[in-house]
Amino acid sequence: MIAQKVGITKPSIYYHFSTKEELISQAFDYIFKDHYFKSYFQIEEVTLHNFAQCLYQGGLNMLPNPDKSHNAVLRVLNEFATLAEREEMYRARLSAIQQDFLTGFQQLLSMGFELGAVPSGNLAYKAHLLALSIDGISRCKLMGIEMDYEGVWKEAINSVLKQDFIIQV
Amino acid sequence: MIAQKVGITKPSIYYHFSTKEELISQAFDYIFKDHYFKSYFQIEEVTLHNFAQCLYQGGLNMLPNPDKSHNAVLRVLNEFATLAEREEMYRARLSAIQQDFLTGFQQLLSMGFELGAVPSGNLAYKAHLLALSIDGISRCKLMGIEMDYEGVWKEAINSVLKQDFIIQV
Amino acid sequence: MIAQKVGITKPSIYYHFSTKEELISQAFDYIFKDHYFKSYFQIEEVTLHNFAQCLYQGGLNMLPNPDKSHNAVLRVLNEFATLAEREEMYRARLSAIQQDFLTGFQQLLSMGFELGAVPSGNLAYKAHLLALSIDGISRCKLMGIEMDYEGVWKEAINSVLKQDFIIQV
Amino acid sequence: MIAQKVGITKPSIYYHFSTKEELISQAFDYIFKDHYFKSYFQIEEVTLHNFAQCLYQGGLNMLPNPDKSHNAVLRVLNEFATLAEREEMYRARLSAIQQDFLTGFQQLLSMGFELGAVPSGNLAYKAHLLALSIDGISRCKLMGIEMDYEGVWKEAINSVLKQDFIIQV
DNA sequence: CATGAATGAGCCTTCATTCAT
DNA sequence: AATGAATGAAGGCTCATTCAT
Repeated sequence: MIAQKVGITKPSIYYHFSTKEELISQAFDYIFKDHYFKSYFQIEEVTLHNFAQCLYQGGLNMLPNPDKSHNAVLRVLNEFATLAEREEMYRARLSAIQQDFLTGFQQLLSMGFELGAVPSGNLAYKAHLLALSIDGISRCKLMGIEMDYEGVWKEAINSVLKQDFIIQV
Repeated sequence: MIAQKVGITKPSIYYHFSTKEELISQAFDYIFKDHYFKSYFQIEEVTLHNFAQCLYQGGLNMLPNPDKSHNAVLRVLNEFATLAEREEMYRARLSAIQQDFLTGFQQLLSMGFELGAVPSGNLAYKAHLLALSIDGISRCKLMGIEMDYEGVWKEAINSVLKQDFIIQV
Repeated sequence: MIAQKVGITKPSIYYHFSTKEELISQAFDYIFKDHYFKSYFQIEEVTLHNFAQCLYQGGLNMLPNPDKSHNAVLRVLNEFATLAEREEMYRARLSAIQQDFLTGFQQLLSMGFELGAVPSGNLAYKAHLLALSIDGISRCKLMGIEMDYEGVWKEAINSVLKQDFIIQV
Repeated sequence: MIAQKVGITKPSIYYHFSTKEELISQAFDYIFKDHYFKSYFQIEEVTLHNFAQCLYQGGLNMLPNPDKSHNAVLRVLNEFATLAEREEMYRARLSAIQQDFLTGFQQLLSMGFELGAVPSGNLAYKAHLLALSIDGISRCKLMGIEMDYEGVWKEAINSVLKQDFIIQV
């Protein structure tokens, strides 16, 4: 399939990649090079005023969207998640990605706490919750499971905000 | 692989299943026959007093656990999730399962609201949040991603409870 | 296929026939038991007056015909003809059948000669010609090749008759 | 079988032909590319004088002959005839071949009529008769059925000629 | 007389890879 | 940098047959 899309013959691929695994591995890197927390969440521009909005918008950026090539990223991510169960190599890489988002959310929540938008306590757990939520929502949207994606994401965000800052669903 | 595990020859399998797809399909049914909301959550025995605990325990029941055959269920679930993206047939079935859990959480939260443990409003979103959370946690545990699974689940539960009923993490 | 049609299981067939070949062989005998010259040509009732008609009608009897089970015979004959090339056993049997028709035609032509409907000479060749003709016509009709089957058969018959007895096409 | 004869492995065949059917189809074309009326019958060189001889020789050319590779053509033709009953695709192709011979004989007989070697009337039927005859003779020779092939063919030819031109058997 | 369960052999096909050019 | 030709291994499946019951 790849050879055909690229317009060369199968053996030619072996000139560029020693192995199928090698190709997949490099594809992995290429595909996920822009898939990290800070490319979705504008963390530097966050203020008390726009904190909730920043969280919300970042999540939306992560969701699959009919007209974005970014979708491929998510679909591939999904495939790798299954591969990962069987092969250590991908497990480690996916863990790293997951970890980046976890750390990102934690950092963002810390800022929220310092700004006064997030109540104290359990920041780590809250970060996990947000990470799991947006991941699950994205997965659902990708699979075409009907649901009010934005609404659920707002609910997730509200669950980590102080009462005064919650977004209206 | 299956023939080998079972200790028969490949053609023998065709005596019992007309097709590879047929086998998978029947395996699907068999494996998931006990994977539904009410087999994890003791919804009939819920009271104001044990509401949070009931939610918590139900979630724990769903998590993978080194010495339970139930693990296979989750691993297979994961495999099917990837298959599902490509084949309509599995997408529909997985959706049905997902829907069952969603409905279950919603029902349970309704009861919680009537009992006075859950604040009014957005019950549907809260149900989604819980469903996504436990799914994500389970997935992480299965993949061996390190995290305080129980703690995150408690946090998820607390996010839908009234202040007076939150569980101490 | 056979087991299913008959409404028993495959192994049951092995109670009645030791081998697939054995079954085919017996089927061969059964199917062709009424496929011999004299069951198509009313040779005993031939006269100078009806000689041509007798030949003509006999040929028609041999042709496939939408509403006769006799068609199966011809279709099977065709299949065996291919088998015959590979297996001596069927070659011999088909030869026997062919020989019967050849002898039959020869006998009939002899009678025609004695009655005065057929010119002298080359009776053996003429018999071959008729046998080949009706066989070919039948084969064509079976395969659905469009042609005026009756007309061609009349022409074949006329080619062996004295001028005065030819049938009008 | 083919892979073995050719001395390569089965998968190698798939490099050259995408499918078994594709291979058969191309083999069909290759094998029958020289199997048409005018490659056996020298129709351009026909005269009143050599008309009967031309017909005779053409038929002989079509007959199987121990030391000609042309035999394979006839054997394959036979196989396809059986296949043809089951698969439309081959039925159409064989029909085309058959039609070519029919048309060929008809054309040749027309010339014979104009030259004065063939009596008027029923040329189409006569063409059919010749086509069926040579086909049947060839089939018999292939199957090893004993008979004076040349003699029968002469008889067939004589049946379409004017009295003055018949060949001595 | 029949069946459920199984099997060795083989067929059509795909896949990852190699190698000489 | 690329290709034509090939290959071992395997996958999904059918077929003729066996055997214990």
